[in-house]
Amino acid sequence: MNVRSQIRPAARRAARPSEITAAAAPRRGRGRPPRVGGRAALLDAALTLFAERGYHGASIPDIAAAARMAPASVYRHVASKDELVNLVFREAKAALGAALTAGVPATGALRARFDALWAALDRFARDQPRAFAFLELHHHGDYLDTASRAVELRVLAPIAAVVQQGLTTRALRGGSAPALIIAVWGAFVGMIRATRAGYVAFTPALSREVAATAWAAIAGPSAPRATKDSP
Amino acid sequence: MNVRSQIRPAARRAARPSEITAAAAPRRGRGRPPRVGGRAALLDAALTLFAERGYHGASIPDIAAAARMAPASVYRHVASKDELVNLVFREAKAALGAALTAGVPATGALRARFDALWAALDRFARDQPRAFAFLELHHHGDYLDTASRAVELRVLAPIAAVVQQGLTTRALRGGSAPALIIAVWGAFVGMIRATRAGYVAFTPALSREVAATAWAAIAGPSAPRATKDSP
Amino acid sequence: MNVRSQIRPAARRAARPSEITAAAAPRRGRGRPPRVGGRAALLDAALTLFAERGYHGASIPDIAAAARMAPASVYRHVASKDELVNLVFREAKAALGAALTAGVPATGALRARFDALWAALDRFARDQPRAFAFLELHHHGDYLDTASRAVELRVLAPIAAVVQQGLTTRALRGGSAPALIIAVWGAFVGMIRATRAGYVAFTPALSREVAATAWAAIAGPSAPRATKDSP
Amino acid sequence: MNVRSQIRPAARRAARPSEITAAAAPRRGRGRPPRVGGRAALLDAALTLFAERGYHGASIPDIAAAARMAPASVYRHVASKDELVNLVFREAKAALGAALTAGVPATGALRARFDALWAALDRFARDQPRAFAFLELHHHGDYLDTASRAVELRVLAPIAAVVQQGLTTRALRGGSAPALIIAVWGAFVGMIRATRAGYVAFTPALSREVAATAWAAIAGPSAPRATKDSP
DNA sequence: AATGAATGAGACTTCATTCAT
DNA sequence: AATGAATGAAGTCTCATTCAT
Repeated sequence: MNVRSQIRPAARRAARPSEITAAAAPRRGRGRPPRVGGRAALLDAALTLFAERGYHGASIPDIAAAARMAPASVYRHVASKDELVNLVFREAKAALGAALTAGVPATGALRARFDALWAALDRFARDQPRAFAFLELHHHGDYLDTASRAVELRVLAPIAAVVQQGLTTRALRGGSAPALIIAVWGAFVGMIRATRAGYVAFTPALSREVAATAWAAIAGPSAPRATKDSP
Repeated sequence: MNVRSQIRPAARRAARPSEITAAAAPRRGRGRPPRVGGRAALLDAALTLFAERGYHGASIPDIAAAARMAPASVYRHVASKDELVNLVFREAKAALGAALTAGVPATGALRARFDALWAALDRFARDQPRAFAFLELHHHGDYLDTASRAVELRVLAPIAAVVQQGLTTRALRGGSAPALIIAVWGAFVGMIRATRAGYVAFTPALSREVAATAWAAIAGPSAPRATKDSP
Repeated sequence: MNVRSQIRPAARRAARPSEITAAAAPRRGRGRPPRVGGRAALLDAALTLFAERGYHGASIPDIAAAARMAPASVYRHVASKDELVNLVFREAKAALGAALTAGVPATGALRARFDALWAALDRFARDQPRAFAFLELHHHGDYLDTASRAVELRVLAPIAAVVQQGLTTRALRGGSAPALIIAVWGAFVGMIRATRAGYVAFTPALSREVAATAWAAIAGPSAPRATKDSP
Repeated sequence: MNVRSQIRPAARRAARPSEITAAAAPRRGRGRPPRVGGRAALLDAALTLFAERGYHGASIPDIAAAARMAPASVYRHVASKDELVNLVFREAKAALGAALTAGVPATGALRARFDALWAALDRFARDQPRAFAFLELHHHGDYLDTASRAVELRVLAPIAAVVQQGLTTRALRGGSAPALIIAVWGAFVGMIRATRAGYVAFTPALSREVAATAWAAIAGPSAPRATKDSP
């Protein structure tokens, strides 16, 4: 049985408005943004389907249908399917990067910066779940061009910065920076995947608890155990 | 999955263990397993290509070529591409499950069990990187049938058991079990992904360091900071 | 038939009458209908090949070639090969039904109606030999869907009506209606098959003679033996 | 959806013993003949499936399964699928020919010979319905070789002989022999097809009635209306 | 700007057939 | 005599893409 075709009817359902571009606009709770057409709809549909089924699993006809346009019209906006993924990839990466940059102060107390970092990640994963899922699923792939791959490392930069501060000020446990970064990023991604798989609900409480473990993972022995409910 | 496959001769054939499970017994470095023919070669090739390119990205002709057989010959071993992924999936899951079960003592000191757990994971990721990558990439997917999905949770069971012991004996920090499990599993997966992406080398040293962060993530304030080189 | 085809754009297209039905209006000898493109050409080619080789014997590439289009283009007009046969089947049935309905008066003298019926059949078999052959070859078949099968009986209706009139007015020999219908329809089909097999030529004279036997088969003893050339 | 594959499971059911060859043996009511293997089973299975689905619709694997042998084993008995149909065709034709020859006296009263002819046909259609259906469906076809086609006309010979006698003795109505043959053969085939389609039940009563129409179709005006119940 | 029509390439799958056992 | 294994050819169907409108 063809997996793709079986789920196609659902894919033909109404096009959801662009999550990525929508996020850039002023927040409106989290309701459906106003109907967008053309390019924005295309990118949004592509984001959704690529995130759900992967590059090879999402066909241009599917994406076009989700974007409420004819397959041929896709090529008014992009030159090829490859270009489309790369476009979506870069938009998603940029959105994540922006969210982190905007949400995390460049200076300040270590713990405060860590908390801000986690909050920014949390907010992004909540507001743009498809973008997050997409990035996670497509972090490699032959179809990603050089330009796209270049953006890759920039996401971890804010985390790396915080970790670096901690290591420099000896506020964190020893060990190499990569190990610490891995622990934080891994915990976050693990949480999102677990919620997406349905093992746990993505509640603020869960996020707070996982944040605590992540902090514990990197904080030094002497680091004050500052939690939200401790004075 | 195809209904027809239930009654097809090929589909009926008992599941002989492929090189995935076989690999657990007589260690042979880490190179490509010895050239095997027929079904084993097919499952091995499928494992490789599915892990590298995903379900939709790996075509039957590709897989057949990798298994050194004609595309039509694939259907002497499996009834459909769907059945093939599910077969590979189940074998990989079983191999991981076996590795964890065999490597982690059911009782004993908490820290010892944690270390054994990490070591088992580490060994599996080293010995069967393709199986690990495959499982990580295919943990969802419409093509996975009910039987395959059922195995899903059993992998986290050993981790959950260790965490549970720690919570019961109050040797771990408070918080819900899911958060702790996420921290450990997330750190491990994050490490593998980082190494696969080429950000860091998958050295024993790195693994030891990440293990330390993972332990720190879940260990309680009172938990003795027992490292391998501390008495 | 494929479930999906119900929602496919191609499947939705209204059934435009192909050259089968069109042929009934402006007679053009009996040669191949004028070269038409697109859907009409497809249905026509399908009619020809299905009639000649049967459903399984006529491949989509064959049909596409006969319709002067690429195999892939077939699927712009129909959702599947199944849908194609059913379309052709329904068109052919409709054409035959129309020919009979149009050619046979609903009332009037029994013999006149019988003659009109035979003439209508004769004309149809001459003008649309492929449609007749197709219907005869495909009167059963798993690929025919419910809608197609429903039309089945309507073809015999005009014959049944004439027979019924004769039985009611006691103008025909006794016996059950089915037996009489079988005799008439069987004689006609037998004639067409014999001519198609090359045993005899399909001349007007033959048709007249077979019509006479058919009439004799059902006419009562008292029925005036009215032939065309008897006063 | 593949038509063939959908009905395949049924085809794999137990092989029914050869109808054709069985008929040659002494009648045993009409129960299942003793289990036959090898070549007989093959020919019988082929007869069944070819009759049900046509040449292109019946695959060698299907036929082999119905004959309870491996597909490769088919080639122990026949050189190719083509040879298989031709073999089955010739057997069926021979069986029909034998039934007619044996059942119809070479001389005697016209009406008696006609009745015997009809009775022989009736018996054959009842005892070997698959053979009859096969012959009817495969009277043409590229796969039939010259030898097979040659047998074709011999079936109509007995009918032709009876008709000829009638024409010579002026016991039948005028008209060309072909027209009369067509009327008789057409009525019989029409009856069988109608019963196979489920429009009427193939009862002895129906057969008697259709025989009466067939006789009426060819009998001359002066021909005594000799029915079974008339003195 | 948008799209209906068209299609070469290629996907999954089955088939008829061969061959070594 | 029988068959498991293997496969080139072919079949149905989808896709990414072009082009005229």
